[in-house]
Amino acid sequence: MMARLGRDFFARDTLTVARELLGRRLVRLLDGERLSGRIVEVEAYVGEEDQACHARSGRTERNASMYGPPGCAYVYFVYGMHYCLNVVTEREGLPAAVLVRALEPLEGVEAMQARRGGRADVELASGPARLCQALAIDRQFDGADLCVPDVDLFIERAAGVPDGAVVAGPRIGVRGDEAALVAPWRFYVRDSRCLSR
DNA sequence: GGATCGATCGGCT
DNA sequence: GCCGATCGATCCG
Repeated sequence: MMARLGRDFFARDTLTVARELLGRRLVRLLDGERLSGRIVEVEAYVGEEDQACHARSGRTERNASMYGPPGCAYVYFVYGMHYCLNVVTEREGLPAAVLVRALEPLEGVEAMQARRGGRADVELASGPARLCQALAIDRQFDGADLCVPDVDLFIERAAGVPDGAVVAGPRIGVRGDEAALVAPWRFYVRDSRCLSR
């Protein structure tokens, strides 16, 4: 069986973790079945100085998980209907995380389709809220530790993506100051069919 | 206590 | 391309 990524992987510089998460496999155990996908798009959010980061106004109940230990999930609710999944990075006390924005479905495609209104596989997880719907990720996972064996959500070691296939660009849908708007902190796999937007 | 708006999505023009 | 859905967190008074 493949190895669940450990805390050491996440306890590093957020941009490094974001870049290296490309190609890894996000796995959700649901009703005895594996639902999984290859991570093809992510974004980094780093610290209270990052005006696009949810921690820009300091610690609140909503964003508390971002201040927690690396390797834990930060799941938030937006637009009154959607959930998005982040993985916390760096050291405890520093609010930073990587938003998982898109997956290429690998296992449990039928189960994902059932949760996504029967859509084609390219539309199952090609967006941060879509992948949460496909993998049944909601606030129950906010603060969950993805590095311990009994949690039904984790990231597995898998082949990485060569530098030549990685594109970096500005983050999607963010507001904030000029620095936040232009920071090339979105990373995605060039030519993937499952990117967001 | 009330107003505003969001790290989105899907349907419609 | 644009707009409505839908609600909780945050901010202002």
